[in-house]
Amino acid sequence: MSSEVTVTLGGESRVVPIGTIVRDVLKDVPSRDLVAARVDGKVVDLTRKLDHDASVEPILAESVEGLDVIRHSTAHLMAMAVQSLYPGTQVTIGPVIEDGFFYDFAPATPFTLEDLPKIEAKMRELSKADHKITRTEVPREEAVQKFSAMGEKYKVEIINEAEDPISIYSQGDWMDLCRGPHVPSTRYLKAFKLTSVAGAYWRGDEHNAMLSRIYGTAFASKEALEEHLKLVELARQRDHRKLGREMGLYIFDPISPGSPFYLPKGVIIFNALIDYMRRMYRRYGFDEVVTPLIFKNEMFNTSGHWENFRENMFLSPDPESETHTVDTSPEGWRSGYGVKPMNCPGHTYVYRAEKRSYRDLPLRFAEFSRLHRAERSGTLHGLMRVRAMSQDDAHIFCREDQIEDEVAMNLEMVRDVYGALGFEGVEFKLATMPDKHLGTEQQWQMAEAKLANAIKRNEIAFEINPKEGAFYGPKIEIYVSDALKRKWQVATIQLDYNMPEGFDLTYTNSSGAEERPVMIHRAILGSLERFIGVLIEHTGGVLPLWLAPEQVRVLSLSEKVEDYAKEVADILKREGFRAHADIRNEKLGFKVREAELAKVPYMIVVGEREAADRSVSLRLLRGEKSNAMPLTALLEKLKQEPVPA
RNA sequence: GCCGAUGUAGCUCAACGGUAGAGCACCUGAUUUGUAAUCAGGUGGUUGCGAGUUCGAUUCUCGCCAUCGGCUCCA
Repeated sequence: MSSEVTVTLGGESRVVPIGTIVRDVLKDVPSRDLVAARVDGKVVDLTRKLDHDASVEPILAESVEGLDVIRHSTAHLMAMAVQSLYPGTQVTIGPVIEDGFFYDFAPATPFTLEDLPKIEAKMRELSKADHKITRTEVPREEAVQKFSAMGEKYKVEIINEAEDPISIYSQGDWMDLCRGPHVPSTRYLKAFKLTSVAGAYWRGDEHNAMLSRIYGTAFASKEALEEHLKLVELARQRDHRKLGREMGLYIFDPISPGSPFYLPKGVIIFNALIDYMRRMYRRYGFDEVVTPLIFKNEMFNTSGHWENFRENMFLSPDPESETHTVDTSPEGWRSGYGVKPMNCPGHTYVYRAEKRSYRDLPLRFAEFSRLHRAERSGTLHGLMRVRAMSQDDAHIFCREDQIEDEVAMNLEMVRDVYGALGFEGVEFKLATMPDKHLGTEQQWQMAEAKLANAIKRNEIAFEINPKEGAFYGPKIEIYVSDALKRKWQVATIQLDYNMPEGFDLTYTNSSGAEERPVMIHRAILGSLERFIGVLIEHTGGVLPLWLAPEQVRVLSLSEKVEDYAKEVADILKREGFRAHADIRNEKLGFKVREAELAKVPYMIVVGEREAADRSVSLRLLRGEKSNAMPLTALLEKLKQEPVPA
């Protein structure tokens, strides 16, 4: 064995003694920027010894990988601080997440917000102490012994399942089981902030113990941290719950938790989206239907909802029953009614309304009815997770050989709609066979392949979401993010072989035999509630003209032009625009301010000059533009504003 | 549902064991206004609901409801 290794760095090779540590071959990089290194493509500690020929690249603090290392090390620093402040607290896991990190602890009593400043102060102290961070690899038994002796039963559980080698990172008198890598010493960690506390189940399973989680974030510099905190604050300003109230779109009231009350202005957005989807439906060949809201539970038993979804359903006794009670037992479907949480089972009755031929297919039934789901109270979140919602829901009944085309067509719709509404960063996932599933593995593979092909036909990038399909079939999930970067699923396209079976749906094929259609569940906007929430946050409430609740506000300068202001508003209304005249006895600046806050896209100022020659002075939202024009020119301009589909 | 926090006027927030206060909004009056707040006066609260401790509770304790941040679940 040679006593030297060849190191390739920045395209140049050189020979160093075997066992040289990575940091020494990166001597030219300023130490405060250097947090880790990439050796043969793998991120490792700077103290890693080189034992074979390798390519080496520095990882700087500001890089994506560098930031991850810093955050991971900061999570460790926090754990060290916590265990020094609260002896007896067990550690579990502390990963890096988008924009920060968290660490889950098992403390004697859960942490509260008040603990955070104390922990932060301790972290700063430990950071200043400049504890060197060192990695050691130990045999599994030794690791188990060590952590057992410390009473760290969660760590022992992890060690027993971890892959070799088992590595331990130490800083000062504290250590943690960890894969690494980490920064060389705690003094590298100086720009951090603990942000929140939360309960979290061990391994994410609600049957397990509830741990106490602390969230935090860390950056390469204090400036970057400040910048991030500022952005978070700005995002808060765009929260749809805040904007919805300010703009008078919708409210919530404890009298019906999780169910929005749309105010007149909110309904305009709601209906504009539905109108838009109806135009799309005409183009793409969907037929709208309206089915009942309440069904005998018998139907939900057939569809599988009674077994799989009744905990999330609002149930009602049969009003004519003597007991007036709801039987929620597995056999309870034999009596009573349920409020539909989904449209699908109802649509099977529309399908069955006639004898169907292979020539009829595909049949595409769309419905905007309100759906109710008894979501657990802790999950409710503004418009993003509600108990009452409308979806741009549709169920496509088609032949096996039509699946791919149908899915591809719906994906095209997804792209049309999200493109028209200016959404970027839409993510696609293919959710595959879950452990608990109906049908054979072969059927699933075929179904998944059909979905994947349809996605590829649209040249859309997608990820696999393993085992997250519905029990009856795989699905394509489409996600967008809210202002605070939380991802929400909006659109979905799901294959279903189960429900046609359950409701015994058939069509007559070309040779006169009965065959089973396939059902595709799909929604493009998803729930209108969630979509509106996301839309408000994406736009900050500044909606395109066709969606703006109030499109034009005519601001009069004084009483003398009151009549002209009203006349202008009336003309605009007759032309089909949502226009109002603000003839209140207020100064122009005041009216402009209010129109700006209400996010009215067109502000029209009329004074005596305008009234004299029947012109208007236009101001666009955020003071973008301001100029005078004849009234007819304004109408022309308004009519040229884009309307999708 | 679980963990933590919060709940005061329509909204945003103050007070804190001793009979609740501001700004905005709303109403009235004055002002007749040129592109993000004209001035003055006034109305408005069983301090989320229900118990308990106390001479006295908005304040302390408990239960419930709702909301916020997460977990779980999901459009």
